[in-house]
Amino acid sequence: MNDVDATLAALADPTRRKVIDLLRDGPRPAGELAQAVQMSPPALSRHLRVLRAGGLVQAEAGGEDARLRLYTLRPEPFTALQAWLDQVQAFWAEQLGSFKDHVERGR
Amino acid sequence: MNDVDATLAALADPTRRKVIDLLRDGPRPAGELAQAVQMSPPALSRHLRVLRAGGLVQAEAGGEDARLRLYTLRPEPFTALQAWLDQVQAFWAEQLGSFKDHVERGR
DNA sequence: GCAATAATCAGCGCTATCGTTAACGATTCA
DNA sequence: TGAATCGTTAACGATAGCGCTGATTATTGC
Repeated sequence: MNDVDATLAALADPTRRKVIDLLRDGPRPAGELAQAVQMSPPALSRHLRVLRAGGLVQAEAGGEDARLRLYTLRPEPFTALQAWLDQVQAFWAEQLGSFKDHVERGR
Repeated sequence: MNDVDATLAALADPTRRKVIDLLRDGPRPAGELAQAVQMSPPALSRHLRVLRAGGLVQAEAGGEDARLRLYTLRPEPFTALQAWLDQVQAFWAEQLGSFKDHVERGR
């Protein structure tokens, strides 16, 4: 199981994907994320652990209040996934020469 | 659950991801795929059903032998996933102005 | 017609995952 | 010091997913 598998496994859950979308607006503490996805703090904590294990997010110690753990997005897994996607899409790039065939087959 | 969720759920399984990689070399019948991933035909048939439901592959009736079902990649889910990935990566694009902060935080 | 082949469907255990409540460190503030 | 808050870990029941064997449908070729 390579990196991309771990990334896709982490992104497979709708709750975790929603967390990713929430973090696009900036770092947030765990509790705020739990409230946003309507889930108990322990349940979300497990999801955050999966996201951390996959390297998709990281927790920073919030400077002002040491009880808060601010979660932030990490770029590496996403760029790796995009690289794999580019490889897959090369499949159709190769067929550009016989583009009509592909369109007909796609119907 | 929108399209991207179904796509990611389909790609979460390592076997299904391997099938995608195999199909990058061109269409193949179900039995050949089962042999390539060292799995019983019924087990792989279930995986192919998931991939079909997500629109990632489609089965064509092989012209010469109607018993064979040739599986082929479909582009739509992959482009949709890439669009979502681009949205996520816009998170770091916004931080280009304060690039030093991001690097320091990433350590 | 009849045996053989390709693929799927159906039913069965097994394991992993998910969400909840309860309990546990760590930190803040009166 | 002691109550309250934030986050995590632990343990439990419930659910869903995976792979197997056995049976079923469709097609091929004798």
